[in-house]
Amino acid sequence: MKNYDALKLENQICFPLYACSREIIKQYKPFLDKIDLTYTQYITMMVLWEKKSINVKTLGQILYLDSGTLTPLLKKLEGKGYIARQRSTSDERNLIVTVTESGEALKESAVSIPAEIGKCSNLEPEEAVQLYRILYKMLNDRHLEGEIL
Amino acid sequence: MKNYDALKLENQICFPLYACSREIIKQYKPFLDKIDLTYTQYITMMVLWEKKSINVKTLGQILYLDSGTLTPLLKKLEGKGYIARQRSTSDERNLIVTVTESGEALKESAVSIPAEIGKCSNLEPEEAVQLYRILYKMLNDRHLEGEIL
DNA sequence: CTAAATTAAATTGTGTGCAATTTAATTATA
DNA sequence: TATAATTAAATTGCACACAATTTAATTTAG
Repeated sequence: MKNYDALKLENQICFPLYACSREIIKQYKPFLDKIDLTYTQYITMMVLWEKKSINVKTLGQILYLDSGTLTPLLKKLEGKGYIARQRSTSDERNLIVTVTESGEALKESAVSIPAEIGKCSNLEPEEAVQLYRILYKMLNDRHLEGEIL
Repeated sequence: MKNYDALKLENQICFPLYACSREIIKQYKPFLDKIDLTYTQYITMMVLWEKKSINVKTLGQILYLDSGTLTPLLKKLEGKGYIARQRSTSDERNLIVTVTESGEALKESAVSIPAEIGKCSNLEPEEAVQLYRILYKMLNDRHLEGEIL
């Protein structure tokens, strides 16, 4: 009788990653609803609050998202007035995204969210550190694949 | 000058979880394409290979998915011939999902996938163990919320 | 210098994910 | 026991994700 244990859900590492990611994003929802952002829009604004100005390609590299996801999302954020979209004059292939004043003001409403979410977590500080380190190790492994380095 | 560091992407724990989950699911794609399954269909089949028969509600509790996601997905798996869907005779509110012979045969084509994916990971065994433990701790915390226990 | 190759966004189409509502079946209660 | 409450799926509507293709701008090569 062949052994199929490798196919059991409980033996997967990807499944809890996938489930956990979605469960935590759900925890954000009540807080993000108050400022009318989805989770993906929220992390997009995070990058913009930090960078002020960025093109779609670079934004996509940071968020691990492509234009198929970002183009409609950025149009929505533009519709809400939080960002502006304009083509680069030096290279019109590039779309430059910038934060508006209204988008900058939104940061004030968002600043308390990380602490609120932190309260919901029962992870020990060292567990959070371990988790963070391991996740970025996996992400970087994938980033570097096929590169010269 | 107020401190907004908590809003930096690099200070989030949810973001690498979200990004990592999607990146690893992408690694599955070439293998899952060969057996014509999406990742969500794949983990659904995993549960069915183990349980043989299950109703939608229980399946949803295991996978952290609701009927809004599962109903169309299960119809697709039924269309591919891997599962059968039928109402319970004892309680017609319940839909019972069972694996077909074809679905059982698919397990043979899938059994090598976990090892193939494992090859792509550069995690040390103890890191994988830590990651697994922390993720399930977070998942269980959420599962138990608001329960008597 | 110009055609080919490359690049960046946008578009298209499919498949989730999930909140909210609806439908149908069952259970609890007045 | 008729009705109200509850439960399980299905449905609806919106927002991602992402592969594949298209469009337009820029670079590269011959």
